[in-house]
Amino acid sequence: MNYDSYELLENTLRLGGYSVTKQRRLVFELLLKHEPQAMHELYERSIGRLDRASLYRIIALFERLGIVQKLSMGWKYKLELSDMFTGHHHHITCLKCGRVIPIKEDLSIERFITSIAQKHRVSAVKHQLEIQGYCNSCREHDHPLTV
Amino acid sequence: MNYDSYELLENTLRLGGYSVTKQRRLVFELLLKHEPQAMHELYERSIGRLDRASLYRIIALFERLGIVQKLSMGWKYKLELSDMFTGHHHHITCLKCGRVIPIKEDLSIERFITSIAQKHRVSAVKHQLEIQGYCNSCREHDHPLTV
DNA sequence: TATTTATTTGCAAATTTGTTGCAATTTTAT
DNA sequence: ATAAAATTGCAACAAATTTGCAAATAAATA
Repeated sequence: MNYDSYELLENTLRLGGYSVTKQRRLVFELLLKHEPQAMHELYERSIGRLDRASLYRIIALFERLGIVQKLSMGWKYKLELSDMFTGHHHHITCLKCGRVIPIKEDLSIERFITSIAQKHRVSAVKHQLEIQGYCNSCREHDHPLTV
Repeated sequence: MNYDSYELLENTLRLGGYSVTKQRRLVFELLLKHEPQAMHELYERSIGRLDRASLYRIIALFERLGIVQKLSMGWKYKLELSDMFTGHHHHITCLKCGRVIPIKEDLSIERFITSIAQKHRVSAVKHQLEIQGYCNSCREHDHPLTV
């Protein structure tokens, strides 16, 4: 489906000195298809084709190589392809249905990050803004918008 | 040490219909003393004075009552007293030493959140910005500032 | 392409993290 | 001080994550 992504995956693996295996391709495919998902979702989707231990090892490797990033959702986390594949973005999570809405408009955030990092004499490597609330359709049911 | 905080704790518990026990006071004290810490750190600090199951129950209660908030640090989480005690703030985490620096200057962030929420027709309940990088002293050693 | 070498996988067992039921203890209300 | 209600500790359980190692697969070489 997405030639460029697969090429990027394979090059990244090879450059790091790792092999391209069918299990690694599978995990990548699942991430490409379903975007932010929990470890157990990823595991369920791969059942029969991949062992749990290997899944954890592959995710750890992908993380080290910057192929995957862990997205904190409250105190749990989900996995998604890194900015390398998707472009940098932030997220809004619906507290009711769990839907994750990606947000791209981060111009002012970037400025904010830069100035904060400077002020605290920190070299910022990455940042992530997480907003939690109720999405349009969930709000209509139980949480009539009062603001 | 901090009379007001303890009073606030006790009132919050009582108002919710819960008792003030020495275990709950202990957990609160530890949170007051060491700020953002992982569950296992909290547990280790309380060993001999508190059972693991009770610790989890107390944290769950504190969370329900808004006394404590879970702070996602990458894909793990740490616990800290809620905004009710500390005021709303964000964090910078050092990728080397793990130090957590609280940041308070969130004027532009708040504006950003509001406009984003409006655009996506989401009612935002809470938000958290997490910056990861290298703090001043860690950077000086291994990561000379190039920017 | 066949073979050798190096890497990766699956499996089983271990560890770590979080949860639950219930009797004993502590707190609160009387 | 006592009774009633809430909370704790304990032990067992369940879920999430990690590890060692032999078997299988991918990469390198001939």
